[in-house]
Amino acid sequence: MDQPSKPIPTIQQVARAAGVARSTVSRAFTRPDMLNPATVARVMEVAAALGYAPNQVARALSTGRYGNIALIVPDVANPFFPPLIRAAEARADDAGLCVFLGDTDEDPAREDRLIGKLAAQVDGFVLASSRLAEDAIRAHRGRRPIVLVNRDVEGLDRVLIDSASGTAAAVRHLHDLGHRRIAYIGGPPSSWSNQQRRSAVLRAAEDLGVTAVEVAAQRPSYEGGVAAAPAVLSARTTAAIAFDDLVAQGLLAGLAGLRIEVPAAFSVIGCDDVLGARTYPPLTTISSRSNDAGRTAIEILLDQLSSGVSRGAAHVLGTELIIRATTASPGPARPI
Amino acid sequence: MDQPSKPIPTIQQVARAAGVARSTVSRAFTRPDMLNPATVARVMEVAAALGYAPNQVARALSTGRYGNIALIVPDVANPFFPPLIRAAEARADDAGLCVFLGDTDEDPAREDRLIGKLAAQVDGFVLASSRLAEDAIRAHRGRRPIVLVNRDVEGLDRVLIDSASGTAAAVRHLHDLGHRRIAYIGGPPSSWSNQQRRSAVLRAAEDLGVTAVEVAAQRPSYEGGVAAAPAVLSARTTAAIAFDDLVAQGLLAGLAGLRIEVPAAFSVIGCDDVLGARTYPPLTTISSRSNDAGRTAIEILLDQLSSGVSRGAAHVLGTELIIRATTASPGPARPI
DNA sequence: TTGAAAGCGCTACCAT
DNA sequence: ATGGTAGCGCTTTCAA
Repeated sequence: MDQPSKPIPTIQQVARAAGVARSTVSRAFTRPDMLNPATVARVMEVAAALGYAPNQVARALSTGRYGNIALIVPDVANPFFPPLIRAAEARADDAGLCVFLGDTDEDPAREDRLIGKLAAQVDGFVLASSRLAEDAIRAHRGRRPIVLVNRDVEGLDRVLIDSASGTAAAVRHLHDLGHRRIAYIGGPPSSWSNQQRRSAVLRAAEDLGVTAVEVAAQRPSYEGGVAAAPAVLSARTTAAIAFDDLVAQGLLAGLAGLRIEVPAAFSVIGCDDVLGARTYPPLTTISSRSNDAGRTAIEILLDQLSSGVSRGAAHVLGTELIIRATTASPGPARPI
Repeated sequence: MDQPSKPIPTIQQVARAAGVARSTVSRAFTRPDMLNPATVARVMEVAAALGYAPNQVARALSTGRYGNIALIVPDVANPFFPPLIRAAEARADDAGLCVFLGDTDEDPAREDRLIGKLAAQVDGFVLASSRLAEDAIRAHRGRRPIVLVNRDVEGLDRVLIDSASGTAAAVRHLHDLGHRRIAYIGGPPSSWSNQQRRSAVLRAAEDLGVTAVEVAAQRPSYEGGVAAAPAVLSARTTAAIAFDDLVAQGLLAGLAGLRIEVPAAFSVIGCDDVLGARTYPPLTTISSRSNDAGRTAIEILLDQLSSGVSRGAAHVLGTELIIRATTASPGPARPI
């Protein structure tokens, strides 16, 4: 089985065969309105006969417009990103753009290298949850249009998921159910999202007169959630809001392992809605619609690309509480 | 906020800054062995300082090689794919290649269009679980090297995940635990994977003298799994092997809803290992290491690219049983 | 070991 | 309305 190998015709051959200049062939493809219709027709005919199609690479080199964009994420396998990637890809595709995907493996150096490598063949970047230092981001911004997702850098275009609104609703939901002592299981202290969620829980709790205690998950992972179960219980809380769905899922498992029934004996709320209704019981969670974030980021980038101007604005997306089956009124007090 | 203006450094600037010719810079990146090590070092240093990376587009125009490949999947959000994508991306990146990602949304027409659009700027394709008709695949194969994943087209390079081995091990595991009547919860009848798994279960069961009954999941999804729970019980089986982890997870939930304890009263085995240990109880499953498939596909493509020849061979990847906590000896018989 | 220069295929500016 | 031509950034002979 050998490799494919039919020779590809160039603009030159079409020009020769049609008896015109290369520039005329070029125009027939890019600005037909500038040409005599008869000429266009003849050129196109010859081109078709020869099986000619403009070489995108040569065109890109000449125009500096690539028809490509790059989407960079820290970890494709983190369930937060696939919906975002999918939506971004779909939107970009609609606009006729091809998308490069970069996985930085959570490593800033790798992210930096990736961006540098891609910079010469894309019209712009979407950086999701970038781990880069702010000045590194700004430096790249000096070369190519960039839209950030979940990263708040002043003066850059960015789409931010405002978990505060959904989080407040979650606390209210718990309060309405009768909970008066709840836990927040935190994520990475340096994470923008975590800071947001944490302070939103604290504030809402205070407003409603419920006590909020903070429990740190060793790591923002399933395992971290499992490990948080005893702490949450010994803090005598009756409900917990977790940094994200993975932590919540772990907490569910940890609780089950301790023979605590959810939601009868304890209520759990996740964040991000990446699990759908696939936990048991189906997880009540704060949806952050990462797909919307992906689509929106592309739209902002498209706008930036066509207008040639960056608004440098924060585009914030609301969140909402999705009530499923891990929340209920607190059961009778139980011994520690 | 205006558009970026700082230019991307070219080979020329690096040459000037390093006090050498452009060709020397070029060689420092492509054939460092041809140069004085000291020169290479200096050039690389300057390049790094300037943030220079070779322009793939210009390089492509000159060499005819793009330094890009495309990875096409039916649905980024299907948990089977992210690990595959991640591994493929990592391997390609190691080889210095950039990767385009295409999501076909399970639509053959879209897949076809995507491939056509990308063909002009990639050296080759990896098509994962392609939904294209065989002749469409062959047609594209005529233009660009292609490696298939989970699609068995004679004469093309392909990596196939052989679930048969792991499935047989699963049946044996169940048999050893004392199960004598098990269920297979099927997936899409037209799916190559499902056919494989189904027949493997049936064959292994027959060999071991266990009765296997087939239960169709309405859909190969979490919901399908939930819905299969009553059927599995009324068939008086004591264990089930599900088409994939999602179905298994659904079954777990369905069983829990019916107050059947897993694994005490019923054993469940999934397939693909996309959930890790994140179910409760942690799911025993047949690992299909989709990440290996992704990495392997890239390696085959790289080989094809460098040798200029396609072996047209099937590369089959074994699977193995990962025993976690959803399997145990059957409990006492229970009334329906 | 390094430099100079000719393209790769196309676009866009300047002429005509 | 059309032709001529100078690059776009890089690789790759050919010389030195």
